[in-house]
Amino acid sequence: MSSDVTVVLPDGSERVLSPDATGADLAADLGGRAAKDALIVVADGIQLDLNQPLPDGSHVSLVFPASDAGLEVLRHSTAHVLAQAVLDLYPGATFSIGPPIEDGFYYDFDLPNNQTFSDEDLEQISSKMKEIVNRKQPFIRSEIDRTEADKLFAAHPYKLEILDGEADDPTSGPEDGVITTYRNTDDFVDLCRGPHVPDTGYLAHFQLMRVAGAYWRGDENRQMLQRIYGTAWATKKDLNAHLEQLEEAAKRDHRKLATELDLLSFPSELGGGLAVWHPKGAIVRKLMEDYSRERHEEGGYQFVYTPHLANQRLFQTSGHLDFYADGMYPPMEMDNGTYYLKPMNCPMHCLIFGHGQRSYKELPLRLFELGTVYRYERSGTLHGLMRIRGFTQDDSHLYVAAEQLADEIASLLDFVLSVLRAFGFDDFTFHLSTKDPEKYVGSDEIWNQATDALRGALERHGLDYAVKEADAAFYGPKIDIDVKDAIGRSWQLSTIQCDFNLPEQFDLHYVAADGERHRPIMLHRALFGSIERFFGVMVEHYGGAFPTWLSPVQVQVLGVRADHDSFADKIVERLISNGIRAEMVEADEPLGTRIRKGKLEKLPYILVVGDADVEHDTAGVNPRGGDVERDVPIVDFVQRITAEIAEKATGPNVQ
RNA sequence: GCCCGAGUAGCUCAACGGCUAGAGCACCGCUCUUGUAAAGCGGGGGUUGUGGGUUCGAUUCCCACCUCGGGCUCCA
Repeated sequence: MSSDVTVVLPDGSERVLSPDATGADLAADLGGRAAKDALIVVADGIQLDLNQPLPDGSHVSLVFPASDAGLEVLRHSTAHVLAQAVLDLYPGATFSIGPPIEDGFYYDFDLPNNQTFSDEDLEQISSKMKEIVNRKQPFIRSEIDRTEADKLFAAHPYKLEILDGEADDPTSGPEDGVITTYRNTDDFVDLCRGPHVPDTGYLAHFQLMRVAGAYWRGDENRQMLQRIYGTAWATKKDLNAHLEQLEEAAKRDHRKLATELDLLSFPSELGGGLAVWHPKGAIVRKLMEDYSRERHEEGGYQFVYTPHLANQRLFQTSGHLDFYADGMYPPMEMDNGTYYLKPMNCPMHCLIFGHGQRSYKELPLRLFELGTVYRYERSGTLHGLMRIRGFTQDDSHLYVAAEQLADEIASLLDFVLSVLRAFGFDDFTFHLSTKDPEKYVGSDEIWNQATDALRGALERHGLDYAVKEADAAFYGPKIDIDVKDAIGRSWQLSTIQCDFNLPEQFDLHYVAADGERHRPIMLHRALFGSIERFFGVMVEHYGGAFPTWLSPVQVQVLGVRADHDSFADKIVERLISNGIRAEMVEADEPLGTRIRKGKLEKLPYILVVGDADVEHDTAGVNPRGGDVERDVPIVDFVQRITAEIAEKATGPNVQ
């Protein structure tokens, strides 16, 4: 006879349960919300289904839908329902893997006769899933042996590959040699580690999102499977909030806004991944670049210019041709050699450092260039400004003596964050990428020194960071900086990378105080990363409503009637003479219409002038996202907007 | 590059294989003269992405290419 089971709850209290008690028994015993909503139970750190027995003496906690772990279970279980629906609706279909992912889940299928899913199919599959949910089918776990598994999945070759360990799937592959399955009906069983929700009735709040192709085992040489993505949440409210967030993101899409606000375009005549900047986009870009130059000048950088083309010998020396030839535009044969468009500015900056004798007194030597580079991105990877074939890096290369490394990185970090803040980004995430023991150049000593310098800089600034082990490039460790935008999305922008390789390849050296030649360490630093991409991120961050200092047009002045136009014109002249980008809109349409058009252009200020304003030299001020103020003296307005522009206020993010 | 989907006026979208390819916004002209998010009338604007094919007839069906979108792979 087995005896009672004692478990320890998260608050430290003990609970005595009947023999062979399960998580469900515990939940029932606790009652209330626990009995109703618990999805799984964690016992001594191991996730268990609610119907699995609890080990005696274990520390247990119930997992609810609102938690990260709960959502993961919910999404994983919903993926099973998707698989059941597809296998039911498409005879001969087979399935491979279906894990939970951020915000949802997917499942990969292989349909007979190269069939594919359409959007209409998604609706049908979704209805079938809802039927399954309504049936409240239990998830029944079994441990089986390989013979049985072979029989069970005889028609499903991808599952057999997972069983063989050829395909590594952490959600379904055998763990410690134990093969587990989850069965929902006589017909549907999936290879899976679990755990799962008690029954499909827990899975009400999901939506299938899209179909996509995906290579089996992520290998582009293997079969292309049909993937269905879905999202799933604990409540209807959460699901709707997520869908609204997606709508909000779509509204801010820089490709859409760039067209609507006439910022730039991607003419197909140019070819994929190449943009032309229209006047309104170009002025914003110019302001960004001007500000960047100003800050670099203050920061002790020296400006350089280098050409777009170089002899292939340069890229052989730098190693780019060996490692990245696939990403470079094809060579051009010239009468005196073979030339390439440059994919990077660093080799040319190394030539500048290497020209003549360098003294330790010149270090740190900071070179800066807005350098345009060209990379042959594969056609399917292009994405607006975010992934583009021709772009400009705000690229700097710093040459330092080893003993200067720590201080230089620390001040570099200050510099980068300060510039990012000026553009309205103040929520950062940092990643420190360390040596890949399989792939690196340079001594352990120098790697440690550089990694310590990077880590020290982060810690000196009191910044939280995550370490990405073995994620560094072969030439040195790095810090990557992500920013969060106004709707909480992360974008990787800046990077600070140590490089022990290029100084070697280019045989760079300086003469130190001891009279000996020493090798400098090189730092690569991109702040915006790519001007194009940073601009795209800014458009999405502000939803096209640029802060006043960056707005293509800062003020429009509207007369109430046509006979106020000349007064409006005079105000515009006064604004322009104060360095403000202003324009007059003639009164050939009703005032409301003209205001509406200005609002759609997301202008920071619209001024309206009528009889009283002509008399008193005032204007009605209609600010973006604020209330209309009447009878504001023009001098006051000029002073106010001038101050706002001067301090580069990013202000509330108003739409 | 691979899978799926889409390309019609500057933009957003209509048009069973069949009459001169339509509408709103935008643009141009005229009228209206307006106090804070859409006044009225008229006009111009298209080789339906490009090239082939099927057909009496193609925006519509088929093929190739180009560009775009969603993914996969890749991203110095």
